[in-house]
Amino acid sequence: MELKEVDKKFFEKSTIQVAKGLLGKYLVKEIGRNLIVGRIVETEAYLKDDPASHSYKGKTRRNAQMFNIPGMSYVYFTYGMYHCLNLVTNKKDVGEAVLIRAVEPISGICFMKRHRKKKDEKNLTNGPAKVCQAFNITKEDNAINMKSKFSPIRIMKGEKDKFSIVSTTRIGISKGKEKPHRFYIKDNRFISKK
DNA sequence: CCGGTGATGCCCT
DNA sequence: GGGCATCACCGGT
Repeated sequence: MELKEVDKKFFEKSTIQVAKGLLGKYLVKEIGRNLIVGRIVETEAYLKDDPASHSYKGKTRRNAQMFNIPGMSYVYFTYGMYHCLNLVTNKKDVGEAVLIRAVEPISGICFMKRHRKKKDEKNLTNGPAKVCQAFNITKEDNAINMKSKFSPIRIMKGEKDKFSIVSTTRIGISKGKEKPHRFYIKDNRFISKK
């Protein structure tokens, strides 16, 4: 399959638009000569003035990247053992991002299995921390400009594919629960659990 | 299949 | 010291 760069302004739209736009795109990590690739099937939008967002109370050391330019990575550490990957959206200093919640394994599946310590393909990347384990994404990958051609992690597009998008409330949060800011590809088997 | 629960470390107040 | 944008495992059904 041929993968191409996404448009220059891809991340500079409203966060909801980007969250939907990321569905069907490809998360690519380059490790030496190998490409680890997953098709994005589930995302969540985190907006400013959203009590569920890390940026809600303003900039801190932890969330600083959320206020960086669109297309930056914001990787945070949580529950003492997991990482989650976000992509900064909208404009610099706004404080919005999209969480990558699930991807469909495409390539580098042995790598993913090794890093997840799991053999079951269905369970490899159907959750935000699972995606990071499978792709070996850690704090080291915080503050990476995904738009740079030299970035080891990038978002790319493939051939056109058609699918329906479902919007629901978000998962695993206590505040801001009512907002329908979770998006996924209908009927895809790699969606994270309800 | 389902729900409940413990793990585990760091940031922020 | 509280609270996590989670996950694996366990036991019941």
